[in-house]
Amino acid sequence: MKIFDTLSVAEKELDTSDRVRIYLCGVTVYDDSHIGHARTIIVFDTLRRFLEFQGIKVKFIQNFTDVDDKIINRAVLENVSADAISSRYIANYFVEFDHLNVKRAGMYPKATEHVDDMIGLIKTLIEKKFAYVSSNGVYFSVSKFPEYGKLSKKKTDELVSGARVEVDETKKDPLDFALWKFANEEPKWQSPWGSGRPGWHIECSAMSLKYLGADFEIHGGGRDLIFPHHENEIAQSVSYSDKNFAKIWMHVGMVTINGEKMSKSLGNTKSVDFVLKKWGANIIRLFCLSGHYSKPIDYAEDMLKETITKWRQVENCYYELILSGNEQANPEDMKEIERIANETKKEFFDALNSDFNTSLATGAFFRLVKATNQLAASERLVSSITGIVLPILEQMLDILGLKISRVAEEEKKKINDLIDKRNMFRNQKKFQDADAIRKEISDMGIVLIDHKKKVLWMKQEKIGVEG
RNA sequence: GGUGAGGUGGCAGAGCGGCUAUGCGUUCGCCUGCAAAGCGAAUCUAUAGGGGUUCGAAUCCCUUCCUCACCUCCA
Repeated sequence: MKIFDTLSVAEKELDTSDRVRIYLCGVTVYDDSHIGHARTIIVFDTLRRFLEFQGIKVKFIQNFTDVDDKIINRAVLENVSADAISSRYIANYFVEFDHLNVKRAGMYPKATEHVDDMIGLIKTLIEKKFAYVSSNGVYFSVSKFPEYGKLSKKKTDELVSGARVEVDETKKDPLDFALWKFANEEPKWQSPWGSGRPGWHIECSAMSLKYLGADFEIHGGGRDLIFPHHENEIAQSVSYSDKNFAKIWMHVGMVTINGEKMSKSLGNTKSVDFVLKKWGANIIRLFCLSGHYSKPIDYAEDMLKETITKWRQVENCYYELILSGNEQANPEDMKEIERIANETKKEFFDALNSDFNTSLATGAFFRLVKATNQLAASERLVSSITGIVLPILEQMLDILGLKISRVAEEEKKKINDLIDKRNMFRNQKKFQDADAIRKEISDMGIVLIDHKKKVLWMKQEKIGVEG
């Protein structure tokens, strides 16, 4: 498959011959995760599912940044330890992202548990004269790394004149960034240069090199991490190992809110907890995959509502399939649906193989749904057609990480009994009684589908915004 | 100011030299005891403006205008 690489500004073939090693920059655990985090993580989760579906081995690592000034500030504010803050938000993370149906990464390394690795890295960087000790900490000397700026396409002289760089007289060059910051308050660690805390960028270098080695396949994150985070990671890692760091840099576009950047200061962030309660996992996932991953996506209520409509069609399709009868299929229908199923499946995979175009892929998915619903609408959906469509539909659902609401066996029995009862009333033209039963069924989250010859039902996911 | 990505029908969103996806929306139908869900038909022939290149451009080149992001922490 091809993936657009930010560094070479071109699509590159992903090497899947052995295994695919992916390092995704995770969250800093100082506050609730929001829809922006969710998008990036859902994109990578879906990528991982897609690769694994094809039998490709994926080693997927996603870190937690659990040492950071923002965590410490929050801890001070709440008068608890930094560890209490990070533990809380890590716990929340797993609850929320499990709900989003995000598969657990192979590993979630924490910065605090890899300080020794970082110190080792810094040591080598000092030995190789890429880093130096100042009175405030250890700094990476950007001028020693001529390729600095190659990822973010920035020129070092322009960066200096930009004058937005950190002011610190103890640095040799304003562009130099901290590998280690001296500190006397907790949390702090001992180092050969004095007690303190690691810089942000060094943690990802240390953990990715430790678990994935140099020259791994994909390094990912949000677009906003390109500079300075990923630029600095490259500088450190390449200087340290003399090897290429990552083969492909894959960056996910930002989520905006009604066209505006989402930010704490604007007060327009949407937490994962909030959007889960409002829309549910399926809608959020479909929304996050609705456009190309590299482009920005706008969180607008109308768009999300549209997604509900589409999801209802998928639910309908699924239940029509599994509840289809054993009548004889029309051979022409069989031929036609087989054609469409194979065609949409091919489109689905081709789209994902082409720079992970989920927009096109979901389009193919919905076309298969539509074709199935067409057959169902004209009473021509029978079990032999299910045999063709359902396996493909389930593959797509699985790759997209979507989950149809199911019902327990005893509930099915109850539903069927109620349907029989309603049919009896309907035959007797006791429509009020029939409608009362329909209401009872609907209260169970079940919607009846009245076909000419039979009555089917579907379980509808309860979506918060619909009350 | 620098860098990058873009500007496509009412909206979302593909296509990236010829065959003008797809979805949502809207309207009217079908189905139904009535609904719901679903389906059908109609609607919409779009490619920021101006120049080029070409037999032919949304797609390539130049130019103008506009939008967004990053350039400080950020997924």
